[in-house]
Amino acid sequence: MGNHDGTTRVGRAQPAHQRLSEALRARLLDGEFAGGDRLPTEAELEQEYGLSRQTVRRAFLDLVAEGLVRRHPGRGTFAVHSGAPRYARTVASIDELMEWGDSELEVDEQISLQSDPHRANRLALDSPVIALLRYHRKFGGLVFGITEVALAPSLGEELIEADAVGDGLRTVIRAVDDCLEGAIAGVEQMLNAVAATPEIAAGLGLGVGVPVLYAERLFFDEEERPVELATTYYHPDRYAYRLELRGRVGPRRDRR
Amino acid sequence: MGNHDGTTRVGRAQPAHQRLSEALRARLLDGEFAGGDRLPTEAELEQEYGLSRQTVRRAFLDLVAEGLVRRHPGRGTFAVHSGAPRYARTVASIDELMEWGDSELEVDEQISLQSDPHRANRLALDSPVIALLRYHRKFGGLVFGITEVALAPSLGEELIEADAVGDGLRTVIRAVDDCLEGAIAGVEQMLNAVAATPEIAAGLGLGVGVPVLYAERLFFDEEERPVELATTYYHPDRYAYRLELRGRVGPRRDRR
DNA sequence: AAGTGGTCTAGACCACCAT
DNA sequence: TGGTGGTCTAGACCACTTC
Repeated sequence: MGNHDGTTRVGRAQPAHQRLSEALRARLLDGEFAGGDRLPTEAELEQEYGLSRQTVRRAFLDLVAEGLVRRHPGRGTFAVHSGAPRYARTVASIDELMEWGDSELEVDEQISLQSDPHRANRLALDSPVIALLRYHRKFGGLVFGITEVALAPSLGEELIEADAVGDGLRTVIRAVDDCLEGAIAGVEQMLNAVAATPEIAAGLGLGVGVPVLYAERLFFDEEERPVELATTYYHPDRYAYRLELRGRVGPRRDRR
Repeated sequence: MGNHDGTTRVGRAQPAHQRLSEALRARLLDGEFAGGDRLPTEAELEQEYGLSRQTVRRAFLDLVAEGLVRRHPGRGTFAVHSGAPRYARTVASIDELMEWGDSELEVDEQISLQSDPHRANRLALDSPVIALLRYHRKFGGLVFGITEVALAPSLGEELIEADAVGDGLRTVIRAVDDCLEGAIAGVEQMLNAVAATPEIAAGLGLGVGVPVLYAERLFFDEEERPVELATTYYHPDRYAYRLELRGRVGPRRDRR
């Protein structure tokens, strides 16, 4: 008989399973179930939130995928006690990539149009012109990364008009995501070690030729079109790329 | 009335939704739906596989999470045309980390017990003794990475007894996973750039002091206990760490 | 209007675990 | 034995896209 809440809800903001998983996520992050405690059972949540069992289960699916809880048949659902006092930087999802909590961003060179055939090609543009932005990122007053962001010229102009790019910004991709209304659907990242060029060395306060962590990120929209290309050089003593993977996402291989 | 297939199935190998998602995954990787083609609809798959709609949807959930397909209300389900001819190395899941397709592993130093307080501490061991293994990895005859793996001594002995560690091995963590019966449930990875020590330089065929990509991986079991600590140095010209993220796993941030 | 995926409910059977 | 999560079905309503 479908939706049981009676009302036809003009603008149902979110699905119920999503509201529930967010509610539980909030309770988890508040520490209500720290230390690996047991969460309410499905039956209890059905009662508490007035939902069907499948909807409750759907909410748990998300939390399991995020690695926030673990479920054991016959025993219950348990909070994953987040190993350390929550790692300095964990980049396990696109949303986290877009946040970059407590660092400061300072623009070195505002968006301008440049001819850059290589980057234009990476962005699948017809012309060799791209919009380029340069900035560095500080933590505790020390520069730990310098970044160049390449965008399609049209998108660059939109960002300028929206006055979206300034020192208050957290991440460019976040501004792009807002501008495109949440269209960012994927990233390809590449990390490697390179020797600091004189320019990079100066920017990071390092010696020329010193090892530097290099990251290249290509963001895609929902239609698999490249949207933004960001290249960053990180100070190896002030930053390390961290990634946490939980659960087995992917082809569940055969157990022999 | 529950399972509709009549038979009580002594050892149901896998859930139906999992069998279906694997079948579809196989068809996708075979290229049956290359180029962003449309996949069969839910109704068609219900017919074809004799399943209920929810079960078909459950199978699609996994494929969406893996980024293999994308679904559009009112339009259908479409294969994600994997950007390039499938990247050399994409490490987006624990299972992929355990595979490491087409490279050769050659053991430099078989498992032996060592006193190493620091690594023992990382593995949450009581004594400072660990089991240590060293190997390098080749691709096309060229060494691109050298690795040290630290394990609890008991686990190291199990691996030796099982004769699991040899040049035919693909990954150590895979052997450990088999040994523990699929208990590996998480990884924390850290990547950085370091200068090659004489030892590393010799192993990789590089000059001393040259930038090298360094990766540290700590694997956890289902109870959040550290199981294996692997440290690898990669030849920067022969390997780059690649990571592909699809979809938005994680707290769906508020749209303003 | 017909078809698509998105959501939700109600009810069932099962394997597992604690008691 | 009763409770837990895991699986599956049947049927419903909805918003969206395409024709």
